[in-house]
Amino acid sequence: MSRDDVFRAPKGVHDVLPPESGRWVEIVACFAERAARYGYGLAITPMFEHVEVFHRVGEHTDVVAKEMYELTDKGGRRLALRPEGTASVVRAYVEHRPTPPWKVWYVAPNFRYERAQKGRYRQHWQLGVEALGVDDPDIDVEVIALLSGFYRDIGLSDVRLLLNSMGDAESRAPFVAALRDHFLRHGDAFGEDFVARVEANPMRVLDAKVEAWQDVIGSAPQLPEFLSPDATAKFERVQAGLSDLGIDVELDPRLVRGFDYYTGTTFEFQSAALDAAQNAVGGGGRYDRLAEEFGGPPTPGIGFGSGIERIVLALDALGAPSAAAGIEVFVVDGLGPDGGTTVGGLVEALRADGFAVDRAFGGRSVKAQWKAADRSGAAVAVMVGRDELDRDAVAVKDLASGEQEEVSRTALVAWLTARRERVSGR
RNA sequence: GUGGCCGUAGCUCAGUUGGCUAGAGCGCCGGGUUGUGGUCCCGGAGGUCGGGGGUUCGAAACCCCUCGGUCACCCCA
Repeated sequence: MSRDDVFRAPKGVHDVLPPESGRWVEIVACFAERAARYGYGLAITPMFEHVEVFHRVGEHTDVVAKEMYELTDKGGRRLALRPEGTASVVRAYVEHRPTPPWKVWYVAPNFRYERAQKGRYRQHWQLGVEALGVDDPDIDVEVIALLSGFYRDIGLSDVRLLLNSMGDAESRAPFVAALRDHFLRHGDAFGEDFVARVEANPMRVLDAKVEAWQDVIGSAPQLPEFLSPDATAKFERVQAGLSDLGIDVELDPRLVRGFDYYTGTTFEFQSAALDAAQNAVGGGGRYDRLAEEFGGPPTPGIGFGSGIERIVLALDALGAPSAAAGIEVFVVDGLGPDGGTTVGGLVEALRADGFAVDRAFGGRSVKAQWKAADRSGAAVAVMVGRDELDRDAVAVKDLASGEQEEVSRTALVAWLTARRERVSGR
């Protein structure tokens, strides 16, 4: 199997191939359709940017500080593979200055150099949206509703939504100060790792899993107590909007998420079908200062990213059926080498008429072709044989029931169409 | 980056305290059916036992290194 002289994918990355990729097609198509219905256009941004773009997203986050794939190109430019989706989109916004509101969606790979395990890879794909230029809680609700409905549509039934507000700049500064003070006062026995995290960003400690820290974390100041009247009002408006839409929410004052740029609303969807260590299937929040930090005009923004690999894992764990698009018709060549292009012509004609059609290649025996027809998953086999050809007809066989009949060549499309409608009508 | 577990045909695995040409099921290919699959029968292909080094008369098995997977931590989708 894995011999040394065979090329293999690098550590931590993987191929997505049929039939599994059928689920990916379904997921992306569902998301694209939904995003369009909400008025979001597709944004395709480069897979790499100047490293500074990502550094601005958060010097102190692990994703940027130690997990980035950095490279220098032949022109001496310092570049980095995109570790997350928002930075590139915001960079595109400040570069092109579209008229706000600017609502875009994307499907794109992210790259992070980290130890791989199930549900966590060095390249992973995210679906996401970003909405820039709107400072209105109603768009927070819209963005969350878009994602929530997407999970519902693709059958991810067991997700729960965690919601928090990181507050605006005015309310965040005193909170961070109070938090740092609290942790340094009560956690001095926890060692340098603890202290380093507190000093880099005390909020990073809030969602830590270290058992010994939990008491001190539990008694820490809570962000909602520090929210300004304006931030509180917006947060309440978001909750009311979600409630009106029937979207259940769990408030989680410790939800801080991985990036430093968040302000105001933050949220995360977790799936009970996934192991606790990687149970987040999607998350995001508001980032009202980011465009400005990128050199653009002050522009509020909100968005989310959702990991396709984790969506797939969760759907698999739930046993959700995958609607992998298969073949409808398999054409068996009963003419052999004397048949010329007859069979190829029929296959192309059926495809032109909108049927999903496959055939065997390489002059295989008729028996082998029937076997291939069976394995293809096609509902119907069409055989082009010498006897039928003399009558300008073909043999059609229902592969499930085994019933076979002869149909004239001119009536074949009508026969297949009628059968398809009969089946889908049930 | 730290630690635990794992690595035998395409897949799932067996291989008794180190000892014959390394096996099974499924899958694949061919035949039984000079033009009919899914059942059945017969046959075949496919493995330097992840790779390298060491111990030994002898290693799939024991030791070291390495690559990969997996799980936990860190962190995150």
